[in-house]
Amino acid sequence: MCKQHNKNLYLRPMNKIDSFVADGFTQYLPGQSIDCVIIGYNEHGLNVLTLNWKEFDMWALPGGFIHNKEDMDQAAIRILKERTGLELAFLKQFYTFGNYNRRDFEEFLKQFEPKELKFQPFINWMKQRFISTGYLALVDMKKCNPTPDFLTESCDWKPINNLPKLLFDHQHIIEKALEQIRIQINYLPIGLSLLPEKFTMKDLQKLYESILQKELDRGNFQKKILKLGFLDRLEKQLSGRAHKAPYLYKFNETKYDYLLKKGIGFIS
Amino acid sequence: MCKQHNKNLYLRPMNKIDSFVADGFTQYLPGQSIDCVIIGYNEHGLNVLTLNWKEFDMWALPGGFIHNKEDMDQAAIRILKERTGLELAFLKQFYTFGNYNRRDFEEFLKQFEPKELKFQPFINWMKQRFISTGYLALVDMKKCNPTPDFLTESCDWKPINNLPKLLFDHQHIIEKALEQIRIQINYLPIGLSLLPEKFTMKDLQKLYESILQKELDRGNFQKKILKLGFLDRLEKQLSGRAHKAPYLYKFNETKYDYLLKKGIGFIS
DNA sequence: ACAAAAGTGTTATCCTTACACCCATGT
DNA sequence: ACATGGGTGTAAGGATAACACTTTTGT
Repeated sequence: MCKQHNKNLYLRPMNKIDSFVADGFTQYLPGQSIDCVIIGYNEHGLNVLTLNWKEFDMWALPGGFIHNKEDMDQAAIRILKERTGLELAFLKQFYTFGNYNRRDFEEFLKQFEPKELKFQPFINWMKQRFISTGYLALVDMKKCNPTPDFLTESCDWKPINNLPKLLFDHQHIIEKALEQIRIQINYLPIGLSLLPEKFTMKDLQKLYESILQKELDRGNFQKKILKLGFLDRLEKQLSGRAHKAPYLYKFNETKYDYLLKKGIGFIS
Repeated sequence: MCKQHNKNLYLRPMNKIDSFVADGFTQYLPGQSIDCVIIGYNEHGLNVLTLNWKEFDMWALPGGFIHNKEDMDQAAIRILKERTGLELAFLKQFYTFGNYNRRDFEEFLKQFEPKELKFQPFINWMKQRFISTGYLALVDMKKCNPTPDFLTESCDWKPINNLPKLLFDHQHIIEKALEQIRIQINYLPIGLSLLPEKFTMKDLQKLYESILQKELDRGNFQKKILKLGFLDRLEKQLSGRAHKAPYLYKFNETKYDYLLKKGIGFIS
């Protein structure tokens, strides 16, 4: 899952950082950043994609800046692509974080110093005030190819219930994103992006339970979901397990897209 | 309702524009703006507060910029205060507009030119790319004191179903705001901010009908709302009309605030 | 045969909807 | 008295929640 790159910032080929320091940030809108809460789901629950700045012993959300002539949504799509390889996913802006003190630089700089002079322009860029727009992405972990950016050395999934200490206000950003999911799950058929193409009703139920953080009744869940009609029932799974084989389902994209637009009201 | 100010930008006392041009915009974050969709409700339905740049024959949403050391939310509160006099209201960020081409400057500049040289720095400030965060405010029109800013000459309520042509993407911003209200009304007890302290059940029903753009059943609405329990019934109104006097109600702030946080699920 | 988990059914309760009915009031 | 609109009631239908029953399958 995790790609280990060069172990130390100062031993690492510096061309990318150098070029960012030299002129990269003249290509970006100043003071405006994007943070992506990329959420994946596996048998242990929900996970968030995080980046590790090992030099500073810090984990951070994947983020980036907006090119001068780039739509903000486009920038988010680009960042998602760069970190995961995915071009298609549920991706949605959810909140913009604009508090003056949202980035606590004391701790950050403590770990950065003493450093080479050449980093000064980069530090200055980083030290400016940023207003950051949060994007929520729901992805299929199995289709992801987590890739660190030029500042970080690893890119890893972290279980949402056991997150490491995060940079700045990133913990808060994740909480706000989860809040959004829990609201949206009540009127949008979230799920297609987080599950593989074929899945069982139990898979979907576990996903909903992960999101809502509570247990749901098996029989009632099945009836409720099927009545909404955005699932197509497929052949039975050859389960090879000591019980009745469950049906497989897939999303009926026509109906699913329709409900994505129209919204639904369900799941108490 | 409308305050007529000086009729022409060029005859108007220039000190405020001059000082903005001179150094005002060094106090603000570049490229970041706020647009407020301020919504009021009266017997004719929902209204939006708009500003008129008469020189350009354009209407615009109240907006502004963010001071260098000011929280974004604080800036929105300040703008709301400046345009309406209100300090307390339902005020909530709802979306950030970041498309590269969201502001069509051709039309804007066409109307601005030919102009005096002194405006050039201001035009340059305005011509930069802005990413704008939209805030939704729900207010009691009767408590508002609409006041134009230093660039505009009047500040007026416009009925939401009959808006004039608006600047840039402001029409789109309003539509997005309305979409938000219609979603939020399903899980938040919206209403306190839009109505006077005391009101009848019919007033509240008409408000919901304005927002949802459909008629609701009188009896069922009453039962549903009362069961939620955020209203206190007061004495009967001396109606002086040819029918039974209706009760007056007011919001029970304790219960209302609780439901604002917790959310509700209702109104189909 | 049995355990385990899937699929489906049953029931009591609650909520929603669409009305109907009665009440208070000014003309 | 009657038209108007307020307050409340009712009955049918639908949704929900809790749980039970049956089916399939590997051990």
